Amino acid sequence: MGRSKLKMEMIEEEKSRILTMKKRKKGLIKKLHQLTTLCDIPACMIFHDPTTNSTSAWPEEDPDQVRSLIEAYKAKKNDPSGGVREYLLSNFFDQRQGQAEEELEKLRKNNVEGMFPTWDDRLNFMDEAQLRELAATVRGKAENHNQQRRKERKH
Amino acid sequence: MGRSKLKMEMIEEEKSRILTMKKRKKGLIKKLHQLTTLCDIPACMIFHDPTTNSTSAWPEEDPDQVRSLIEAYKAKKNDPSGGVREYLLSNFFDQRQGQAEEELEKLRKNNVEGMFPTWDDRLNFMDEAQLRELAATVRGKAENHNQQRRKERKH
DNA sequence: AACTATTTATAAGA
DNA sequence: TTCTTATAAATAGTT
Repeated sequence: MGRSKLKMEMIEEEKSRILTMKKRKKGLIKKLHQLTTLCDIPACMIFHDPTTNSTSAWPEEDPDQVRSLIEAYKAKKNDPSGGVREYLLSNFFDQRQGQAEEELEKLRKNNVEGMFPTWDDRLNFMDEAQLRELAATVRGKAENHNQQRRKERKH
Repeated sequence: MGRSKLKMEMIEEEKSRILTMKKRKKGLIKKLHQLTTLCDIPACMIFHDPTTNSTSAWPEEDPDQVRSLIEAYKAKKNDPSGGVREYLLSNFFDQRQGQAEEELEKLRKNNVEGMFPTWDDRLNFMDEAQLRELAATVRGKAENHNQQRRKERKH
């Protein structure tokens, strides 16, 4: 709609892409509110804004509703095909007897100022090039680790 | 919109309420898809349908994205953002290797409390097997990402 | 941040 | 229920 019809593909020009994002985000939130009001059903929406690197949910004024919808969705979901892969990331740090995960959880809670990002958020929203770079970095570290072990055994 | 204007309150007549729900639900999903496509941002929507007593999420064809958004949203609640975090988020993976190391070193030294984890710390705590698995996971995500882009271009 | 020409969504009717 | 259509609403490009 508007002065001309848009092709349904990513808007290349950054300025108009961000402007469109702001306009449509606003429209979507309005329509979500109308749906919940007119039809009396619980609904929420989550999205990640790359311009601010933040993930927010609607209705903002009712995070409890967001939480219960998330729980209802997770509870009912059973996805046997993708199950293992799906939980790989969230359980990754549990593999070390849960120590790292616990540590991280503790740090998150103690970190009142919230100065550091979380691991999951990074992995979830990096683009392909960034992911490949990270994978390479991690592989490099694995190799290093291995070499050091070999050296240690000689001593 | 439509033949007449509706009051913004619950539609009393059950038949039209449910009909309206179906129409608007469809419209909302379409608009959500447009937002994610046009603006290249991850977004999802969850809602509970009282007529079927079921809770569903969109995009239905990509439960992984729904999960990502849920986790990012939850992580954010535990970890409200501050200025330094924003800086790290936007710059961390863009740094060249040496620069990144320097940045981290600086941050470590400036971190008086010495209680904040860094990405490198996290990597250092893992053993080789874990590192390799992480690298594989990340590569998988990169491939997924790539495939999704290809699919999106077809629409 | 407003405007407005158009496109798009949809309420009621068939 | 599905299709149609008059009308309300959203919004793309512009100022």
